[in-house]
Amino acid sequence: MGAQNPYKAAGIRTRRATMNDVAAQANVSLKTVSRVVNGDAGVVEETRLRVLDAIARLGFRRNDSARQLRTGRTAEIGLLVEDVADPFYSTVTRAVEQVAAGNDCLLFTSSCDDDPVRERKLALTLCSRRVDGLLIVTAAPDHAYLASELAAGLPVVFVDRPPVNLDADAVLTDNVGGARSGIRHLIAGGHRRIGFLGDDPDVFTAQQRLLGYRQEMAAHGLPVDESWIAAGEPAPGRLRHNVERLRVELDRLLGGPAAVTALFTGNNRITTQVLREFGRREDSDRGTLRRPALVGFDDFEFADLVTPGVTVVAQDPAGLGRTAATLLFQRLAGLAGPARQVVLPTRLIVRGSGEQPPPD
Amino acid sequence: MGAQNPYKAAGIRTRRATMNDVAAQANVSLKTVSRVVNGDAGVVEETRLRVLDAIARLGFRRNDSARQLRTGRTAEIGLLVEDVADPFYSTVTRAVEQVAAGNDCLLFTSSCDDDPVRERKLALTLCSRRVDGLLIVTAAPDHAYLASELAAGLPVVFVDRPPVNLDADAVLTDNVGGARSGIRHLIAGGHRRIGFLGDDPDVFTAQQRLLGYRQEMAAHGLPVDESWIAAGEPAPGRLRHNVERLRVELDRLLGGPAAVTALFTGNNRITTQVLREFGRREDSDRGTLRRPALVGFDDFEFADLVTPGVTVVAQDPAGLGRTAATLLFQRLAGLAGPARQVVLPTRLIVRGSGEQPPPD
DNA sequence: ATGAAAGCGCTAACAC
DNA sequence: GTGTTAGCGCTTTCAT
Repeated sequence: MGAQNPYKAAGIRTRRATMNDVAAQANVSLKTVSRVVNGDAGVVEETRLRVLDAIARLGFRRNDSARQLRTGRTAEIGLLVEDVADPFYSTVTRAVEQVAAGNDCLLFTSSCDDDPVRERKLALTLCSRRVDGLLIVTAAPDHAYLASELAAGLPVVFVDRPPVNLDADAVLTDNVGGARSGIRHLIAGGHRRIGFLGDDPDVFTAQQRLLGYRQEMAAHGLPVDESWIAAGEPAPGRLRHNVERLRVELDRLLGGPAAVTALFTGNNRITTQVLREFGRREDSDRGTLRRPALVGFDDFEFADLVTPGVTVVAQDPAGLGRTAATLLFQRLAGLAGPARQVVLPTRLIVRGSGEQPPPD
Repeated sequence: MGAQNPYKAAGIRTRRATMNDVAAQANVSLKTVSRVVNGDAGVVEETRLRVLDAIARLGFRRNDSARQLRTGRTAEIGLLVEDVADPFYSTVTRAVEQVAAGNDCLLFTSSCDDDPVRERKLALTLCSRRVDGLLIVTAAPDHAYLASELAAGLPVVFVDRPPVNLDADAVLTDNVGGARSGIRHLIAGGHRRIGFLGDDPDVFTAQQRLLGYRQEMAAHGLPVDESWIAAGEPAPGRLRHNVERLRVELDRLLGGPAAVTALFTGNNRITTQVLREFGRREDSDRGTLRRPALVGFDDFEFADLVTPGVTVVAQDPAGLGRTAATLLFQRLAGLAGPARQVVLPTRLIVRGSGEQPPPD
């Protein structure tokens, strides 16, 4: 508890003790220090204690940059997502973290905001850092730039969205099947006019979910009016980011004589924004508004807390992260062979909003 | 698009090109390659192009481990939180990420699950990695083990909870003031019997919020019956993690002749769990249950989507992360002087649940 | 404008 | 059980 300022001025970064310093202090060789630090066998207890004492006295801490340079392995992996603050991605991140920790690996995380340029820059920076592996929820339209890294032996696993122009592992959700199960549920409930509120098809998952919608409608011989589909536009026009735009589309789908009786929302952010809109309308309409049936893709923490509960096609973000990270470490452990594609199933969770029957 | 397997078998990690290889290929010296790679001035365009060409041909990528060893800086910082999957921490993380990115720094993130042993191990591992700085949401009861790192010049900033036995920067929320504002609001609404559902005082923030509750009650001359306080027990008994226990406490506070008319919940997980319990009871009681007034500490995404909306004392998790990270980079930029403590204000957000009047 | 030499702190390989 | 030597791939310093 000295009265010293704890924070040094610029550049006054004290030189840290090295193994050499410890060796001198303990009167042993550098190599013996290395053995003690790494817990290698073959050091007699007395020597070990002397070294440990010197380490404590000098405040020595092994410099992993040097170790990494020598061994070629960093015991670090990187994870790129769209936005860690999004519950979907934070859950993926947490699962990846856990697998990484189980393999004594540290994790770099970065949010790319669906910006391909940023994604590429970050991925390559991580390559320069010589991470042992890379996990990517990609927004880029092309991944050929990673080919040389893959060829150099870097395992890369794509999460939630597959790679383009690159032969690499991917762990995905069954987006088509999931969307179909949601639409099937609405059709079984008597709905024929079902609206789709999703993101632009630039986003792989959005495109797949829209495909599932079309497939299931077709499978039941139901025509689809293109006006029932609101898929937003790229980047700033994405419905999940653009509340104004979503409001306009919702008005369009629910208003007029061609109004839909049910809504399928393509991701958790659109679902919650739609709920917010419903709430707002009911406040002003004083209960005259009849909510359409609603099924959302992706579960969310409060889906059971609102009234009615929100029926969803649940994904398994933790499973996505866990599976992808596990595959990555299998690759690191030597698993050879062609790129794998793992597809995780979805699960329909019935809570009330999707069971609202059509009017009349 | 060769038919080659993209994933090599164990150990067949191709040797990567070094600056030396590039130098040979381009017929220049190692140093010139270094200049080109780092964008240093003083390389004639023609040479530069030759080097760039060699880099592309060899698939060279600078090895940052070597660079870090030489320069002593990693351009990496570490962040330790309780759980990235928790919206509060994922928001903190996102803010830190943004500041880090703005300073061309990568970010290590790790969840410690409020386990002091894990926290210490991770912090020291990050020190071995020679991160340029450390941000910690701590669960440890003592931080003296970081003293030597701080002394060696490593900037450490504590987030949300202050350090113990260590003189280091901290960025905190005004927990006492925030709790007081919430209690004051309930008192102004006519409540006298106000319950407190929080976590055990091992958690700094929980302890401070309980203190705020007591202070505000006292300031109004209101007696506090200790049976109104449910503060759980350490670790596995924490109300935010133990639904059973929370249910029992809630029954106790709301039942009997001494029932409270209002509830103050100490964090977002307790608040949402209480809402879930309310929902469950209303389902079985068929509307005979009268909800107590409710004010929660910490805002959450769906606080406005449930009915009634949840009145909260909002913290600013993004501000916490941003402020802490910014301070860290100021330290890195040479800001000297004594440890600072920054306290961020809270904001009461009125939404309905807290304005329910007491019965009769 | 370019290059040569030294060395960051560690581990690998091989003595003794 | 312990030590010696070499070198990982860069940047720094100083020549030319």
